[in-house]
Amino acid sequence: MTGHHSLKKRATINDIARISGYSKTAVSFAFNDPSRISRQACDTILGVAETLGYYPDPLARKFSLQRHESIGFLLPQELRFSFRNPYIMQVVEGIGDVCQERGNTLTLIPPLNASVIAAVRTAAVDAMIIQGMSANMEIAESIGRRGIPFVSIDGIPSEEMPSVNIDDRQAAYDIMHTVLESGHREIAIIGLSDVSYERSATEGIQKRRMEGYLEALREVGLDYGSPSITVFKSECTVAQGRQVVDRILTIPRRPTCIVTMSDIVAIGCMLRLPELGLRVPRDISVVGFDNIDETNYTLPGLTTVHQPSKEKGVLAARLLFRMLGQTGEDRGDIHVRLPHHLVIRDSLSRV
Amino acid sequence: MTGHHSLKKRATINDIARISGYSKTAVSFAFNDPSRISRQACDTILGVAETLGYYPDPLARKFSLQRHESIGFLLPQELRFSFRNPYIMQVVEGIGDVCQERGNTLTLIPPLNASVIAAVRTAAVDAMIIQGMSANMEIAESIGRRGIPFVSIDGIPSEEMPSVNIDDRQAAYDIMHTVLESGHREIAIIGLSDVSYERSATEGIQKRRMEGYLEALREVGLDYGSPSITVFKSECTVAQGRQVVDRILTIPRRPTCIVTMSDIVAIGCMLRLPELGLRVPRDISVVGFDNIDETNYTLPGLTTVHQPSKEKGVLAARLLFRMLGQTGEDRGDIHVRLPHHLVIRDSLSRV
DNA sequence: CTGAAAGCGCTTACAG
DNA sequence: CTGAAAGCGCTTACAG
Repeated sequence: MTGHHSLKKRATINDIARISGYSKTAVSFAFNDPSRISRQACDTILGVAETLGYYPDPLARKFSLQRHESIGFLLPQELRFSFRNPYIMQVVEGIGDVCQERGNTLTLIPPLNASVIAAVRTAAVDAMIIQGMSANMEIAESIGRRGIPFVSIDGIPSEEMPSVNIDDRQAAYDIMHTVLESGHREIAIIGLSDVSYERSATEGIQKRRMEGYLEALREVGLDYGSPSITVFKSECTVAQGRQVVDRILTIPRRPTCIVTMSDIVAIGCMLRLPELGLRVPRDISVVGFDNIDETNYTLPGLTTVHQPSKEKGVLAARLLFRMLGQTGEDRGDIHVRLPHHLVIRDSLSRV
Repeated sequence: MTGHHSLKKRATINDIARISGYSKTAVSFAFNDPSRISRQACDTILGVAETLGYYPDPLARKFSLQRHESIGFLLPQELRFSFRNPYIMQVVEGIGDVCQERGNTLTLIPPLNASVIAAVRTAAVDAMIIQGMSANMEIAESIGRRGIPFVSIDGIPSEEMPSVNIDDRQAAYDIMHTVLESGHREIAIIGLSDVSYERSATEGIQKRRMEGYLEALREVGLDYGSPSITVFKSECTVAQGRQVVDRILTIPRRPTCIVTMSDIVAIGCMLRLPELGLRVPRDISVVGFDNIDETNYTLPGLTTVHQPSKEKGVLAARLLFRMLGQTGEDRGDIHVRLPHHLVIRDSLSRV
């Protein structure tokens, strides 16, 4: 037992075959499809393997199978941010569970220094799940060029791109409707900015949510042009959520409610506001999106939209494995839409 | 461009060789060691490769090299907890950076359903870094049996186990000394409990930190036997940090200071205390350990011990690559000790 | 039920 | 500088 190389070689399939007296074929079957050999052969082989501590070399197996037995998850943000976003982590957990039950591995692919394309081309995976903003055309194309299947979560559903989403437009409508119903008319909306990719601002969930907000706003005669409605952007981090508060407070008419597209950003706001002497919800209300666990830990609890994050991962992964198993064009339904609901806590007050 | 299989085959080294008119050997050299072929050969080959979109199949390459080009990081907690621990994530970031600069991949290995051993035996990695509690003998042995090198972070330095640590005993002494110097004599200490493995409680950083605390306590005539000193355990999660507060408040003598071994737990405490009507630091002080970014976001800021988390990852990875490059017994220094320092904010008050 | 043999796509001594 | 060839350890049609 030492941290350094011990140079004893591992046993190979040849060793097991020789010692057990059976062929390599039989040894392979013993591990992968025991029904194809006799009970006795299997027992003997597995016994020998056991004593020699043998198990098939995964690298050789993958090479032979021409399969990585791994699926990739293209993260929307750098690792350190993605890791700190519980919503994303829930999605990861869901994907991970399915991968594990399928004997696959989950490879996280961060958008490394602007060369997502390179990552996509070379990642050791058989298929990919793309999260959010990253689901743009350029990425989709380069995965397509590689010839592996993929599914998008929070992307732009389209003919060619299988997807898992909630009804973002409706969800945004629901929360904005509740905010307005509580009497708020001076509102700051904080959208998600995205440093990695470009088109996302005018497509995808951002756009759909903005539409949902607008629909609710119009019902009370407001609009993005109204002087009481201002729109900001923030990266999806607590730190940026804090900073955006400072920007919000520079505008002439102080909003009575901050509507965010992410709990993480909302939490940033709730941490910053009291430092500036504003109490939530007495002086200002805040609402979030996602319903991550942490929304229970804020004081007051955060009113938000619940979405089934882990479930999104699970369904995306299942969809992907279904595609991986398919031979040709018999694709089933390639779009999944999950339900959402509002979670009312105390960060939103009547006004 | 479609989410489904396109069945066009990738070009192989044979295609490039045939089309360029050079041998497979030459093609391989063009990618891996251009100095071994002529300028002209290299240009031609790379040109052909470019037009065919060829790059060496990583799976075949790894198989041929008998190397995964990946190093494993054995996490101390389940994925969802590890991901939410910024200290761990900093370590991951450090390891990741070094891996990337070495053209390697980082594989995170969670302690899946108690079968760490199985994970360790089969993980597709060339070497491993073990974090914290997981660095026990059983694990070390099974990695050793596999014959790959490893390094422990926050483990138990020993002859056989290369390690990266801070001086945990001294760090614990330092913070406890400061607490006592501020006049506190009624103290709750919260150690790290660990569901995954057994021996950790009496070994490793836990033990060393307890020793450091004790040394400081003794200087003012206190001891773990003293009625004013109580010791609790908490898993390293915000949720558990919150819960431990409730347990602390059941004891007859209410502590004036809570000394934790992790900022995450300290933050849990700071979130729970005001809910029970106790203000920090007026009614009760809290100190942490690690100095994660989030300690700046608590109100008041958290007094804690800074440790160079990312640096730990960087150095552990470098050490590992050095071992990987070594032939035999010429190991250099296999133990690294990094500096720590106190960070004084406002969560600790005079009493 | 069993086994000989081809094949997966690279790398790399070795000989020229 | 160049190339023919062995080898990495599996899987799996195929023939018996």
